[in-house]
Amino acid sequence: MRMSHLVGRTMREDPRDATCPSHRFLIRGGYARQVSAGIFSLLPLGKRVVAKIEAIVRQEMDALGAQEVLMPVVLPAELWEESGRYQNVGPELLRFRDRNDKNMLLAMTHEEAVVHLARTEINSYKQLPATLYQIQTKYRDEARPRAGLIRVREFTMKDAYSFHASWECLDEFYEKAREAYIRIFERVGLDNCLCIESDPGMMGGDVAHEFIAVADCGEDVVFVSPDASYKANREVAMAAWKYEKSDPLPLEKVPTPGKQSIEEVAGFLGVGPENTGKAVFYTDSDGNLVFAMIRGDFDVNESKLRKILGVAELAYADDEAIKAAGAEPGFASPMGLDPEKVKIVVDNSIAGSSNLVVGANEKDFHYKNFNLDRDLPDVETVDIALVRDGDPCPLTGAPLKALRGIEVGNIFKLGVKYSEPMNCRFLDSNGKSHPMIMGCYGLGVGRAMAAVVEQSHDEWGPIWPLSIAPFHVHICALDPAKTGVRETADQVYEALTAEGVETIYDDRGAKAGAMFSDADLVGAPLRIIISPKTLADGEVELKKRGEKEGERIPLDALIYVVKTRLNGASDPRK
RNA sequence: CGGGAUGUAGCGCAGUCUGGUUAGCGCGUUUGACUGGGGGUCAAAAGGUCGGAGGUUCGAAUCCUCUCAUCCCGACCA
Repeated sequence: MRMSHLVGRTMREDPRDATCPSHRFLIRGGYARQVSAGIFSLLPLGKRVVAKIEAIVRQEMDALGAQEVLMPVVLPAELWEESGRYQNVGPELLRFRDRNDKNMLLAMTHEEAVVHLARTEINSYKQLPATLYQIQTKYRDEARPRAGLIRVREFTMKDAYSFHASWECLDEFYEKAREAYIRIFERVGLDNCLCIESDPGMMGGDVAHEFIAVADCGEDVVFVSPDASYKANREVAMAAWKYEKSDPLPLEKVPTPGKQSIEEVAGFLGVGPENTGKAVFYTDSDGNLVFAMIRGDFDVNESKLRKILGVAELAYADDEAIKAAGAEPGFASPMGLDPEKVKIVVDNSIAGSSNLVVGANEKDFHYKNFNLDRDLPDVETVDIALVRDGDPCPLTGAPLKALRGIEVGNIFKLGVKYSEPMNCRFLDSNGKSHPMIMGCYGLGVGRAMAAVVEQSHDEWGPIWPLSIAPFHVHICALDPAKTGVRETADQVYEALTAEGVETIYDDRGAKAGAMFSDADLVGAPLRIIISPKTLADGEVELKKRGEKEGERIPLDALIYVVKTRLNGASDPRK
C-alpha cells in the first residue's frame, strides 16, 4: 500500500474526548472514526487489523470442528418471545416495527436465531454434537457507551453455539473451547489475559468463564492472588475473612438523632464502621422485600445475593415498602421483623462479629451490642460480601489484588435454557425426545483490537504483534527527491510486495519527523528507512517498532533479512 | 435515569462574562520557494448555516427560552 493513497489521515493531536490509549491511537492513526455515540466506522487500517483477528478466530473455531454460518441482525420479536427474552431483556434490546407494524428487533446475541436453525436441521443424536458459529454485527443499546472502541453499541462479535446430547459431552467440548480461547488471545497478542470464573447472570446455566485483558481503562474488576492461584471477577470473588469475637455486652438502645448512614452513626457513637451492622433493602423481580444485613465496612455483592435468592433481578427498595414491613429506613434492624413480610439474609461478617451497632426500627434510635446468636438466633448466615482490594485470598490467605480489565470473551454452559422453551429437541437411540444441551461462546473482535493497543503501545502509538499488524513492514523514503532514494524505495516496495510481505510504503516525501510519527501510529513491526545518508554506502536501515536505533543492512541483502526476521520471530515485539 | 461539562473550518482551541464593521489562532489541506533523520522556514490560497429553533435588540457566536448532540462520573449492563 502506498501511503499517498491510503484513506484515513493521521492526526497530530488527540481527539478531545479520548481518554484511554486505544481510543487515542485508533482515532489518531486513522483506524476508526466515530459516527455516533458508540458507533464507529472502520477505515482501511482498522479493517485490516480486524480481518486478521477474525482469521485467527476462524482458524481456531474450525479446528474445534465448528461450522461457520451467518444469521440475520434483524429478527422478528416472536422468536424472542419464545425464549421469553423479548419481555425479560431491558431497553438495551433495540425494538422497532417494520412497515407492516410487526415487532422486530436488532439482535444483541443469537441464541434464538441459532436455535431456530438447530431445531429444524438437527433431529437425531447421530447429528450431535454440532457447533455453529458466525462473525456478525451485534447491537446493544447501551445507556452509556464509553472508552472509544471498548464499550460500544454496535460491534462485531464471534459467537458460537454448541449442541450436545449429554452434559458430559458439553463439559468436554466446553473445556476444548476454553483452551481454544486461550490460544486465540495468545495469538492475537494479548499477553495479559486472564480466564476466570464469572457469574452466568441472565444467561442462565451454572458455569461461565470470562476472558479479561488486563488494562487500566477496563470496566471489569477482577481479584487475583499474588501467586495467581486464585482469580475471580468481582461478582463471584470470595475472600477468607477473619473475624474476632469478644464477650457479648447487654443490648442497649441509644438515641442517634438524624444519623442514618453508617458513617454518621459510627462517627456519632465513636466506633468504626466495622462495629456496625448495615441494612440494605431490595425488592426482587416478584415484588418481595429482601433485607440484606452485612457489617458496616462491607458492601453487598448483589450478584451473590441474587444467586442465593434465586432471583433474576434486585432493585433498591423504596422507603414505603420498607416501612410496610415494619422497619424504619435509616434505622433498620432485623430484630422483630415479620419473616412473612421480609426475607432476611445475613452475611457471615455479622455472625463473626460482636457487639455491633444496629438500627432499632425506630426513628432516631439504634441499638448497641447486637450479637447475632443471642439477638437473632437460628439464622443461617451466608456470603454476600463484595471483596475489596487487599482482602485475604480464599486459597492462600495472601492479600488479593484488584485489577481492572476488558472483557474480551465469555463462554457459558447454557444447558437447556433455550432449547427447552424453544422446543429444540433430538431423538436418542431409544427414540426418546430430549432438549439439546447447549453451550455458547462469545468473543468481541473490535474489543480485542482495542485491548491489544491498551496492552501494547508507547507514547507514539500502537505496537502491533506481527499476527494482527495492519502491515508487517513500513518503508520510509526520506528525502525522496535525492539521487536514488525514490527509485530504491520503489524497488524495495515492489520486491517485498512480490514476495508476499505486507508492506506499506510512505512515498509522500513528507518531513522525516512526520513520517516517523505516522509510522509509529501505523505500528508495523519492522521499519525500513531509505535515505541518501546510508544509500551512499549501498545500505538502508532496518528498525523494529519501538526501538530507538536501527541497524544498517546492505541493500542487496535487505529482502532476505526482512523475510528471515518475519519468519523467525513470531512476535517481533520481543 | 441522576450529577457535571462541552458544541465556533478536517483536527485542537480563543472569542461569550461586559452584544457593535468583512469571526480569529495553531495544526492539517492546496500552490510555490528554501529545506531534509522525530511534525523546519517563508510567501500565497481554499475552507464557517458559530449544533438547531424561537425570542430580546437598531444590531446576537455573545443575552433569554426551548431543543438536539457529544463526553466524563455514577446508576445500568450477555
